[in-house]
Amino acid sequence: MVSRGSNPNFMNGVPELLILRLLDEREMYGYEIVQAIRDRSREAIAVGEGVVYPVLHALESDGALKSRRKTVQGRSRIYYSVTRAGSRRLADLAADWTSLTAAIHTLIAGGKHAIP
Amino acid sequence: MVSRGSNPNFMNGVPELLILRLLDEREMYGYEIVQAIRDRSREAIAVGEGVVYPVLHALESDGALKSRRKTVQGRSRIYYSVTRAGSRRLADLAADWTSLTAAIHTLIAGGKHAIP
DNA sequence: TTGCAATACATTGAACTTCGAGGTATGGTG
DNA sequence: CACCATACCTCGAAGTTCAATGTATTGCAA
Repeated sequence: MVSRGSNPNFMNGVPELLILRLLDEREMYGYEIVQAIRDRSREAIAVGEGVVYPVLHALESDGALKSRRKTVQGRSRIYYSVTRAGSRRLADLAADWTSLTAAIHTLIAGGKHAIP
Repeated sequence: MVSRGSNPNFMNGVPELLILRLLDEREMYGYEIVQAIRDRSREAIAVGEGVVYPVLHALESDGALKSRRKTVQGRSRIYYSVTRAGSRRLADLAADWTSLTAAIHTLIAGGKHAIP
């Protein structure tokens, strides 16, 4: 529900951000996304399938993603790609993420009266 | 429960990190922490009292914080400070936070095959 | 050819945080 | 004397994420 609180329910929705970012680059299917996140983050991040699939479904029903079935080497895959609405969503999430982490970094790193 | 999963339940525990960081600088009381976070982050982050107090209690019962009552200008305050165990916890959380955000940044910013 | 690992989809219940609203009580100010 | 700021606290609801599990197919190895 995109959460409309003071904070965007804090750091939640990171998987959503990562997924949108990957799909913004090229179309991918669920299982591929799970591994792409693990691989590209050198194992630092690992979102399970139990996280990825529900997010994909939610994003699609929100109109941020569109999907198409495709059979490759006898394997049926569902490829997802970002819609225009999804691009906006990605931009928003990325901006939120950037400012939030900046604020947190200031708080963590900044001695005495941070924020000059 | 500190969550012992693959990821540290992802981005959860940011309030805990911020609180430990503030208390590592000097002893503070709950109400003060709430405002310190708001002020130092230029309103970007706002953890309510409903978040701060339970975290303080949990950290204390985990032995990461110790408290002492103090009455200042007729007002009863509970000042918290970091124990040795709390310092270790802070160091761990900060390290986790740093590597996680670094990984996410790489994923977000990195084009094609991130991680050279 | 039988069995097991990897691929590929999906759902479920539990656990945890966080949020927001509320509740109590005291001190200073208009 | 009322009201706001201070200062503590708890509760229920909401939302994510996790781990486990389930199905089915492909390819490889024993």
